[in-house]
Amino acid sequence: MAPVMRLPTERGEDVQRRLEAVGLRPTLARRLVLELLYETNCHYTAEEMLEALRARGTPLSVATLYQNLRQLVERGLLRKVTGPDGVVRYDANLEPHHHLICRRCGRMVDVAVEGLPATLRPVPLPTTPSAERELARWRVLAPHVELEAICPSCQEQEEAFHA
Amino acid sequence: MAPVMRLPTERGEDVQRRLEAVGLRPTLARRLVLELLYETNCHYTAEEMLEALRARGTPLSVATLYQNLRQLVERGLLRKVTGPDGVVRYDANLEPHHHLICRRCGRMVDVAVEGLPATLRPVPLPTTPSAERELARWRVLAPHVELEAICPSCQEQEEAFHA
DNA sequence: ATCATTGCAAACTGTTTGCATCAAG
DNA sequence: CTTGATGCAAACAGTTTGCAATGAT
Repeated sequence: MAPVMRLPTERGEDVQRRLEAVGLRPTLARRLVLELLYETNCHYTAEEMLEALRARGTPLSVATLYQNLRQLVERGLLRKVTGPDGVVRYDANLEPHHHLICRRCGRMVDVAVEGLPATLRPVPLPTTPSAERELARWRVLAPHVELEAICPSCQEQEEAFHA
Repeated sequence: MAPVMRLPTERGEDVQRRLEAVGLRPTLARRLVLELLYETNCHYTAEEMLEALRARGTPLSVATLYQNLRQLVERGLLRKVTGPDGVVRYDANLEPHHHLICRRCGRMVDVAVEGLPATLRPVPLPTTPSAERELARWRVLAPHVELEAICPSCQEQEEAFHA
C-alpha cells in the first residue's frame, strides 16, 4: 500500500538536514516538533502539540515550544496560520496552497483549488471611480483561498443531533 | 458628487431600525459602535474603536464595547474577521465579499474578485485516491479569498526606507 | 418594580519574557 | 569556557465575567 516506507532514521535525518540548512541546531525540542508535524500532516495548535508530545512520552514545556515555534517560523520551516475562528495553527507545508476549513471544529486541511485563475483582480466595493483609483495603487502579492466547509465528522455529529 | 446626502438623523434612524429589527435596544453604546463602522467603512479592531470613540468625545468602557460587539455579531449586524496576522477586526459589510489585506500594517478593505468561478473544487495535497475520497465527504460552503498585498502607504514607507 | 445596560475591577486564555540551570560545541 | 537551549514562574495582551450602580419600560 505504501510504496515508499520511511524509516525513522530517514525522517530523522531529513529533519536534521532541514534544521541545519537554516542554521538551527537540531535539538531534541525542534526535532520533536518537526517530526510531529511532518508525520501527521496536521495543522496543530500549540496546545495540541503540547498534548501530542506529552502523549508520545516526549513532553515539552510551554516556553520551549513557543520559543521554538517562533524560531521555526522565522527561519521559514513552518508557517503560522490563523483560521477564521482566530485560532493559531502551524503548517509544515511550505508549498503555496489553500485551505479547507471546518466551520464547526476549525479543522484545516491543505488543498489545491481547481479552476482558480492565475490572476485575480480586486474590484472595489462599492464600485466608484475614486475607489477604483485608490485600489489600483495596492500591490497584490498572493491570493489565499479559504474554503469554509463542514468536515465529515462534524456532519455526522449534526445528523446524530437532528435524529 | 454625492447624489444622496445622508443627514445624521437619517443615519441615526437607520441604525435604530437595524437594532430593533434584530431585537436589540438602540442604546447609546450600540448606536455609537454601528455609526462609527457605517460611517468609516473601516475594519476596526476593538482597540481602534475605543480610541476612535474617545477621540469623538463619546468614550466607552472596554467591557461595554466587547459586550456589545459580541451581541452585534451574534445578532448578525457585524462580522468578526481575523486577518492572517491574527488581529481581530469587525466588519459591518454583511454582503458576501473578499478582502484585500496589507501584509505590513494589516489594513483590510472589502473587494469583489474578478474572474472567480462560481464553484471552486478543492483537490487534495498530495493527490492520492484515498485523500480524494476523504475530501469528497466535506461539504463546501463558501470560498473566501484573501488577497495579500501591500497598501499604498506601506509601499511609500518602503520606498522612503530604501532611498 | 423589573429587567437590561453600563463600567469598574478581577479573572482568564494564549503567548512571551526573565532568569537560573543545563547541555553542546 | 563560551554560547545556546531548556523550563519554571512571572509578566503580558486581548477578552470575558462578577457585580454593584444606573437607566429604561
